[in-house]
Amino acid sequence: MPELPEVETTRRGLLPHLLGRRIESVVLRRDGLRWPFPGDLQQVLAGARIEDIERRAKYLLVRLDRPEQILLHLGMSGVLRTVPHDTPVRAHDHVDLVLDGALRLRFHDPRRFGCLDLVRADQPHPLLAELGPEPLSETFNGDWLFGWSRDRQSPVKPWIMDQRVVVGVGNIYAAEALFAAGIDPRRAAGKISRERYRRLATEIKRILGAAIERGGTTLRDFLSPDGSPGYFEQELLVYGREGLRCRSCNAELRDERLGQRATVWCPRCQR
DNA sequence: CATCGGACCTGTTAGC
DNA sequence: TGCTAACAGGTCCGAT
Repeated sequence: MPELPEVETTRRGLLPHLLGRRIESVVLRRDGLRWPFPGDLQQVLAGARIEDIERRAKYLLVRLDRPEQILLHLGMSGVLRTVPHDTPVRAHDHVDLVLDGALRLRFHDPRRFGCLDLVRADQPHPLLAELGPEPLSETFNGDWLFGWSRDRQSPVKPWIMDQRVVVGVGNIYAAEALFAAGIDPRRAAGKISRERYRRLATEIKRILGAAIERGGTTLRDFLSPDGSPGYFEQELLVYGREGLRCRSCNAELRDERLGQRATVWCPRCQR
């Protein structure tokens, strides 16, 4: 479910409920998700006050009034919601941060590709070390893509999904941005002109920005923390539309697996 | 070093 | 209707 807009939607939804709250205790219903939880998680978090929630790539960073920060990733199926304390526990509700006041933060993740770890501000976390620029920042632009792509043989779609190139562009938005920019997803990254990369960077920013404004893409069960769905799905032009016709030129869309991911594009609009 | 395939998991859906 | 196989928003890791 979560690409960058979904993670940002989650961050914004949680912020007003968590800011200034104190974590009274932590309920762990298993040993870990993708990786084991840190052994001292409960001791470190008990009594901590939440000072901010930041996002880096698809990671959420919960800042506390102590050296450690909470690092969260939603993986493919993670959902973070605030719920009243007496809310019944459902399957795959793996972690609760029990807050003062009426709510607790509940981490639900059926596929368990998510993670929850502790980060010290003074010790850069390995998961964050190699991340590329934020797509909505000034550092990320067509010149950056052009510069990094020279000599890259990889098809452009998997290449822009590499988090070292730019963070936060997953399978859905990669397909949509390439359609919007008129670029064939199979084209070698190193053979795309500076002009076309400028267009691609612009479209990535526009599409991610629009998706955030609408509260993310609703696929299957994505819900923002207040339980409301996102509204971007109806605006997808190629993702999930295999077998249908292009909304722009009416040509039949093509689909193929590229780098093990479903890929849909318009053979007429994308070259 | 760049690139690819496999791995981690469960739930849903398509196909027989 | 029931069973099975394929596939799903991500990304790390080891082999090539």
